[in-house]
Amino acid sequence: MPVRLSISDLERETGISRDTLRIWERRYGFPEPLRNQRSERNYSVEQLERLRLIKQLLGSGMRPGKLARLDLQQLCQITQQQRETDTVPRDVEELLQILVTGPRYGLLARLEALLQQQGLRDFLIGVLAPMTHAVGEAWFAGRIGVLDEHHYTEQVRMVLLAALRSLPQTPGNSRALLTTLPGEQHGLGLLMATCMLALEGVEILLLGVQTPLEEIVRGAIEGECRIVGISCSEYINRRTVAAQLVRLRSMLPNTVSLWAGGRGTNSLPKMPVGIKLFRHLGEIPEAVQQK
Amino acid sequence: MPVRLSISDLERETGISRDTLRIWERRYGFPEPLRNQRSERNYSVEQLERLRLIKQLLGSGMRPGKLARLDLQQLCQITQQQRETDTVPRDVEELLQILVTGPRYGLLARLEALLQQQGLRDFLIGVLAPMTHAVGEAWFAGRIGVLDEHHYTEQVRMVLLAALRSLPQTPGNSRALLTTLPGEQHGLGLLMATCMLALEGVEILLLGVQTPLEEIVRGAIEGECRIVGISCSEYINRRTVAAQLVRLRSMLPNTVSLWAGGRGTNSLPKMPVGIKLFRHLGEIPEAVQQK
DNA sequence: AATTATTTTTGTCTAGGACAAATTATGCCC
DNA sequence: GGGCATAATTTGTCCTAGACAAAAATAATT
Repeated sequence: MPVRLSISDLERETGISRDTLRIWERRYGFPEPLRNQRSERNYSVEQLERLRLIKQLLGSGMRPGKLARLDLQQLCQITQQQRETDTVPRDVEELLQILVTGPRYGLLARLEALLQQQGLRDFLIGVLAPMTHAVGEAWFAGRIGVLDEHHYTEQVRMVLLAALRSLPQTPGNSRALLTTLPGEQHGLGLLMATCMLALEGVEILLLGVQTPLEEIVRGAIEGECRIVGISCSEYINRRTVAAQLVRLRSMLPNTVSLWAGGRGTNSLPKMPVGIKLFRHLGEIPEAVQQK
Repeated sequence: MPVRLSISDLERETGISRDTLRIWERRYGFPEPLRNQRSERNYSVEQLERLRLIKQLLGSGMRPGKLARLDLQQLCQITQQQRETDTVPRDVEELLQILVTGPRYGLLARLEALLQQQGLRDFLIGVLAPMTHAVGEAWFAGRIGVLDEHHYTEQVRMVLLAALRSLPQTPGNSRALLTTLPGEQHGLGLLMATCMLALEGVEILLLGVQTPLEEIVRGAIEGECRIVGISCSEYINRRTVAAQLVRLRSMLPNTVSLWAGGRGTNSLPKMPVGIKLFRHLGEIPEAVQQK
C-alpha cells in the first residue's frame, strides 16, 4: 500500500504553507495531487521529495516558477552542482559516517576528542558549524532521519554546555542576552554563538529558543545587557525574520546592540541601521573587541 | 503605538491554526479583530492573552464554544480553580524568590549547591520536580514571565547535563531510549527521568523533544533498547497523549517496554496493558530493579 | 554604468461552504 | 440509578477562487 500524504502532512514535512502549495498547483501545475473521495488533496512521496529539493534551492535565490517545472532528475542535478561548491571538511565527513552507521555512543566520544584536540574556538568554527549544516541538509534530503538529527543535537548540546560551564565567568564585563525568535526551534546555532561570546569573556544570559519579543526586551533591560543576540536557522521564512528583527530593534533601547546571525540571516533584505548581521561565527570576536 | 498582530502572528504565538481562528470568530464572535486598510485581521495583545489561556484550558477537556464566551477574568478564575493548593518545599520557595527578584546569576549557583548537598537523587525528587511544577504554575498565573521560565529551564539543563556526564556509564546493562511525543516541547521532565534512569545504571539514548513515532520505533530497534521512556508535561492535550501512546505501543516490538511519566499522564483515560505509567520520579528505580 | 520606472512574479490574506470525526444529549431498558 | 445504543451538536480541517502588496526582474532613462 503506497503512502499518501495530506496537505497538512506536506506542510509539516516541507515547511511550505498550504496556501502556497495550493497556489503553486494552480499556477505551475505542480504539485498536482490525486484526490480522495472527499476531493481532498493526496500527495505521493515522490512529490514530497521533489518539494524538499525545491525548498532547498529556493533558499539560494532560485524562483519557484522555474523550479516547479523541473523534474526530480533535473533538481538533483542542480542540487549537486550547488553542493560541489562547498567542501565538507574531513572531520565532518567522518562524523556524518558515525551518525549514519553508528555506534550511537561513538558520537559523543568523537566530538569530545575533536574538541580537546582543536580547542573550543576552532572546534566550533571548523567542525560544529559545518557539521550542523551538513546534518540539516542530510535530514532534508532524506539521507538521515529525525532520530539521527535529534541524537546529534543532544550530543552536541551536552558537549557545548559542558564546555560553557568550564569557561571562566568574569563578572564586570559586558553582558549579552541570547535566544531565538518565536517560531525558531533550532537551538544549536544559538549554543555555538553563546560559546563564541563566552570565549571573549562576555557574560551570558542564555534563554533557549522562542522567546517573545516583549520578554527579550524585558530581559535585556532588567539584566542590563548591552548585547541582544538572535540566532536564525535556514529553515525559517526570511521575511518573517526580517520583520521580527525590525520590530525588536524598535522596541529595544538604543543603548542595546542587536546582533543576529545564522544561515537564516544570510540573504536577508536590507536591514535598517542598528541591526548587525553576522555571516560567520568568526566575526564575533572582532565585534566584541570593537565594542 | 499599540502593538497589533496579524493572523499569522497569532497562529505562531498560540499554536491555533488560522482556519480555526477564523471559524471561531465566525461561530463564537471571538476573537473579533479590527481590520487594516486591506481588510486584514488585526488582533490586540489582550486577545492574544485570552487565546493563550483558552489554549491551555482546552488541554484539560473544556470546549472552545464555552471558553470563547468567557472574558479574561473568568478564564483566570477557572485556571486558578484547576490549580490545587499543594505545599511547596522551602528550597523551592527560595529558588522561586531568586527567580523573581534576581540576581539572574544566583540561580545556577544555588541549584548546584543544592545538588551537592542533597545528592542527585534527592535533588531531583525533592527540589527540581516540585520546583519545575511551581515555575510552570507561576508562569501560568502570570506571576513570572516567559523570560524567567526560559532562564530557569536553561540553568537546570546545564546542571543536569553536567550531572549526567559525570555519572559512570556501564555498558552491558539494559538500554533506554528517552524522548517526548510530537507536539510536546517541554524537555525538563525528560531530563529528570533520564537522570533517574542513569542513576540506576541504565544506558541512555537521549533524543530531546518531539520525535515522530516511527523514528522512536526505529531508534529503539536499532539501538537495541529494552525501554522506551516518554515524558508528558501537563500542558498538552490528554487525549492526544493517550492516542499517541496507544499507537506507539502497537508499533513497538513486544520485547520493548513502554514507560510514560510526567504530569501529563496523571489523569489519563484507561491505558491498555503494556504501557507503564509513572506518577512519580521515585517509582523509576523500583521499576528498573524489577526488570 | 548607474538610476529610475514598469512589468511580472510570488506569497499571504479574504469569504463562505462542506463534511467527517469527536463529543454531548437523549431515549430506552435493565 | 446505571449502562448502552442512537440522535443531535460541536468542532477542526479542507475546499474554491479572487484580491492585492511586496519583492524581483526587466526595460527605459539619465
